[in-house]
Amino acid sequence: MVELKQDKRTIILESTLELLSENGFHGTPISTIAERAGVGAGTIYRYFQNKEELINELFTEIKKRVIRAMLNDYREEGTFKERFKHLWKNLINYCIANPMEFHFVEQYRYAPFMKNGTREETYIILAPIMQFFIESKRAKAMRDLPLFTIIALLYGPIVSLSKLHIDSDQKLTEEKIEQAAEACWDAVAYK
Amino acid sequence: MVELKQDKRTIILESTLELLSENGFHGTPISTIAERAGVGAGTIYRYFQNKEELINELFTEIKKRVIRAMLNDYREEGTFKERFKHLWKNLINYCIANPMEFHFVEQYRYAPFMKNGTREETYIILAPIMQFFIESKRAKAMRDLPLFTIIALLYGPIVSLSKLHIDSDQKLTEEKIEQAAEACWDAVAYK
DNA sequence: TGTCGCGGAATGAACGTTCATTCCGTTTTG
DNA sequence: CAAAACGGAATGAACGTTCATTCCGCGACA
Repeated sequence: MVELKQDKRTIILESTLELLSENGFHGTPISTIAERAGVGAGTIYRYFQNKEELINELFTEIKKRVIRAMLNDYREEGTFKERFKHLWKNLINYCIANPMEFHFVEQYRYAPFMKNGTREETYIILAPIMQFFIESKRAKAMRDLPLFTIIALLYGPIVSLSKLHIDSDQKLTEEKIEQAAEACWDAVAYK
Repeated sequence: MVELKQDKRTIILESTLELLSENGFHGTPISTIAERAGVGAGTIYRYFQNKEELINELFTEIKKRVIRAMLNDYREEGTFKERFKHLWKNLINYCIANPMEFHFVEQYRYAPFMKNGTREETYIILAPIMQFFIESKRAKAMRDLPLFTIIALLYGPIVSLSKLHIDSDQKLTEEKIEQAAEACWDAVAYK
């Protein structure tokens, strides 16, 4: 059945995520992935052309999850600041709650073998968020900064904070997240 | 001579940097590094225990350069905001001017085989900058945020902006850098 | 209902390649 | 002329990928 086929594919992807975020690309042979997934090595090649494609698939899969998480419960109502904080907190909370996914994405985002098309796909899913920035600027809730600058000012700290949270013993609390969200908003808010 | 020995070591490190930032870890065999450096493969093992150590060495080497660049022309005078902008611009300008180094550091910062000691070393070199943050908070020029939050708010955007500058055709100008520096300061400045 | 035959999913041993590392003959240095 | 430095062929382990074979579920048939 199609169901079973999907299941096996999913198991392979999840095993790959676990192993890659623990050991990295050259620390995780196909044989190990197969073992962890409980399938034969050859089976993996029924679902993915090769190791590289397997990782690319995993990458886009996870990016979709992340963006879905960010848009969770998002409504186009309330002040721009409120809407911003909702999106921003959704994202950082997802990163913290799913360290393997976060770690994996950060590790492979700019790996040289990453397919370019993979990156462009992201822009499409991100459209609603871009839209939000554009409206905020138009409404003079945000400063008139280039879109890329805005993204960097808001997304950059999320990455840094998540890394620190995951890798050090400095843990983020609700309060610290609130503080940081406020600070990020101050960076882009209209003065 | 010690000079020559150092020279060969340096050439190997530079070749490694070039190749790694182009092709990544598993895209650059030792043999290729040797070729590019104009030495025999065996010679590399006279200077480095193994491939991993070679990369670790490169990593700490570059981190030192980066921090030296950030502190370039830094004086403990002027307003806190001025001093901040000086440090911040130094850093982002270095990242942009040395994309290979930036790319390499970002790629390996959280690679699983990175030695932990390597990371701690950084904190020591970073001491003067930490000191600056602490003083700024004490003088009520910066808000009373946790140090790690401050770092994330200021360093995160640098990483994101540099990546966008290097990888997309959205190039940073003096003006955009100035805008972004202002914005970052607003994120942490006392209100 | 029980048996057979079929198609494709799954398997994992075997293959060929790649690559880090070693070894040893040669060259350079002091 | 020792001793250290060097080069690059040789080595062997690791790994991605293939493919001949097995397994499994289901429809056909009696």
